[in-house]
Amino acid sequence: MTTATPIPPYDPAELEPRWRQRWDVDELYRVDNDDPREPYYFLTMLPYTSGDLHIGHWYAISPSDTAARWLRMQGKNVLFPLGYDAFGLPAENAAINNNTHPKQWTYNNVEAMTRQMKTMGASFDWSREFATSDPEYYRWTQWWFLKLYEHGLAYRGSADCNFCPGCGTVLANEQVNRNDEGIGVCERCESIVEAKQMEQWMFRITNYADELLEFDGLDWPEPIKLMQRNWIGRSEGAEISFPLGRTIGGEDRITVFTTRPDTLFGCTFMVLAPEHPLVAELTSADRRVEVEAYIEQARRQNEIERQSTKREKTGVFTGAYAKHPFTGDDIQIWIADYVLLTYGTGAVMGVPAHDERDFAFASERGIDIPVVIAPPDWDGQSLAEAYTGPGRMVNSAQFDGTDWQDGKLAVADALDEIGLGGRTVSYRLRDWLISRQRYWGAPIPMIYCESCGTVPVPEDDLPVLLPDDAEFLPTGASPLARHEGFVNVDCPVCGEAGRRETDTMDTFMCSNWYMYRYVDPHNHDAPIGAELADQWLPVDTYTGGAEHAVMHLFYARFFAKAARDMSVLSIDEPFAKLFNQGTITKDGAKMSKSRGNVVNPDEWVGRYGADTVRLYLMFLGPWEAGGDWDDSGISGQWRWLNRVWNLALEPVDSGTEHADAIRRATHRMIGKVSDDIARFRFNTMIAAMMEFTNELQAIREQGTVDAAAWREAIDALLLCLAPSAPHITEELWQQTGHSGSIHEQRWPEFDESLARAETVTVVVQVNGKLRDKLDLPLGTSQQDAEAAARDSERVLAQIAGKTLHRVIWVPDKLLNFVAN
RNA sequence: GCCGGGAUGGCGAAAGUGGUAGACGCGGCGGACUUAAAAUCCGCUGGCCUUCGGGCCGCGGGGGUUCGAAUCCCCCUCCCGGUACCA
Repeated sequence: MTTATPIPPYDPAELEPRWRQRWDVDELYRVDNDDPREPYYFLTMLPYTSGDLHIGHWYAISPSDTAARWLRMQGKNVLFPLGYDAFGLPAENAAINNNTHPKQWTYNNVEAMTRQMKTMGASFDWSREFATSDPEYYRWTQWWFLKLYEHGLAYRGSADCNFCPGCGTVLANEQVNRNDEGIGVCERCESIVEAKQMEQWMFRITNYADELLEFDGLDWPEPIKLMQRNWIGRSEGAEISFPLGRTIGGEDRITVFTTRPDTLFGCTFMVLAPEHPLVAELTSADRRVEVEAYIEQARRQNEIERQSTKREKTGVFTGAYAKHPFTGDDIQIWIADYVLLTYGTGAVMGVPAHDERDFAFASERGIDIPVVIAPPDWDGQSLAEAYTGPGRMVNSAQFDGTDWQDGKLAVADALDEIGLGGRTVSYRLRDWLISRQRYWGAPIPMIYCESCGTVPVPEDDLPVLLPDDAEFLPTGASPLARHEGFVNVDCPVCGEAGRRETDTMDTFMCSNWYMYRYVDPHNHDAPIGAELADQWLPVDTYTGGAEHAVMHLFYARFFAKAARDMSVLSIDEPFAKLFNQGTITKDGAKMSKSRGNVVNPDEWVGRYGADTVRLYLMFLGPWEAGGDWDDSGISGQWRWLNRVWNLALEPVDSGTEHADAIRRATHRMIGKVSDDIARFRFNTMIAAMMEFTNELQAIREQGTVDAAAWREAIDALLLCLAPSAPHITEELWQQTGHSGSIHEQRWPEFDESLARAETVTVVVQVNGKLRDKLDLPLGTSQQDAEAAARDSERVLAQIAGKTLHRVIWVPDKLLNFVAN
């Protein structure tokens, strides 16, 4: 070793803040819209202002920043912004617990998080930062609401809502999870959700159900696409009407939805949801007591036991009958709580032979179970269980012999002809309920007037400001409703006294459009200017957790399409490429304050510096897999950065040796790192650079090295490492005699011809088992390789006494003797 | 139940198209430096057996295809995520 003069130690505590300040002063990451380079929009999901920045934020952001920096070195004009999702319940809950105002709590957190976030050295353009609770921002959230209202995409309607008693507000369907017993619980506080009929604001996301099923041209993970498709739950089938023979409640028929119209002739009963509007009038006098008791019991256990799929199929007969649309046979009308009012038509036809639930229901009640789709080798006997597979129609009059698939269409079309049904499509997706009976959100900009009805707040009056002095403790009613100063307002149309809408919007409305605002964050005339929108949108790459598959990511897609149809944007989709990173855990469990297993990044940054922490998070494993934070591993990255430091700064014995070996290692490293970073394989990218430093160190041990090749090697290493470890590489770039920021340099060019080795290791197998390895010149012929292999004692010993049947030859790789 | 994803050393993990399993790192062991420790550097590190040449076994389990399987096919177990009477 030739450390004649000692080099200064690697001191991240000194160098990291110094460089961050310098970049700040130089506005290194300020994005210029007029930059002629190709624009690239790289976005990571905006964090919620929870206050405590934990290592999970770093896990999400470090690789994103690395990719964004790499794209810049590729010559792109990269927009990489950050802001805060700031409205929402935790702010209120924390405020209640700490006796501070949600606004104060939120903005304190914004400040603290920004301070912490900045220690990462991420290349965010902070001049575009905002919080969704900024009046200047939610003014436009309200503007979007007005647009949606104007275009008939926002409406107020009575709906069976999911009410969370814990949060004191209604929730969207997507915000209700199932617990282990299958009971609906609040996504946030896990309280059991109650059903409540309420007048609420909704968005017509169902208008876009079919378009949302399309993912053409999107580079999205398959599992997310699948989850969205399942959530939409499109199923093709038929509507079938069963005439009642009289008019009840204005209806002369009951309509069911089915995916199996081919089984219509096997229908022996029908079942309505207990809440079905016709039930009361249908019920015969002698059945009334029983039916009402059943409805009452179903309502009581609502949502709770009713969700369990395993329990017995209960139900009661209404005493009423409908007529089979083809045969005219009497069909008993039952009610049962396994039929849901919210899906299809709230009524189903009972075909016990070909539906498992109907079979269970019918066999317990002695209802006929006629077979109408013949199972394979069917002998005409009755069935022991429901048969739901393919087959030909039987006992189905003119349809006998028809294949079930053809039968589905044929029956639907025949019903269409007689006016009793036809083909139709049903969806599981419901409209998105956005009203929230909470304080800390964007007020819905509507006014109710005695004479004018529901009136939108005029655009010029936006924002409808959230009053600071509201009593925000949750009661189930909107806190704003008790604020007289807020509620009372003159009707903008007639000037008479009106009342404001007092619900606020679901915070997912705020995150529906934040990616557009970054593009034009200071626009006072519009949420986003058309020109800048065309320049930057859609987002090229979006990274974030998979937990928003059917919430944020789904809503945002709907919103983009709505914005397009309202002629505000001209994109079909908000995110061209989506990448889901995994979750970082501690001791195998999700980090949470209540578990007390939150890893604070500040502690580790203080100990090793930001670059080490960034590298360690990326080195843990594949980004999409997530990982467990283990304190002991981080020292590896620290040691390695110290080795890089020394390698770059320690003088070498200059000469002319090993030039080829150094260049080969250099270009192999450049090739591997370039490849990995493009595929977001940050763990193997770092491993490749580590391998490279190991090689350089080994070469240096062997004596003098070619000065030019060595210099190229160190430059390449620093450039390749710059996106991942921005501080140390900037320092070393300067100390090794360069001028200008390393982060404004071009990514090193990979030269494949320099990376190629002149010899390769050829593996020699006998019957597929490794027996020897040969070092042979690249491009050695099979003949020469075989000759070399036959010189090997170990190979000969294995072939001895055997007959050679075949020789498998994979050039420059493998030679396999097949013998026995 | 259904739909996705996964299981590789003591640990985190590598292995684009079937072709040297365990790269890289942590931890461990041994050595150098030091009065000593830390730090750093060097060597070894999947298991079992070994006459020290090597041999056998090893990618959740069991079958199969193939000259050759972590990788392809079939069956099974377990773990994680989604969904759940959707007609």
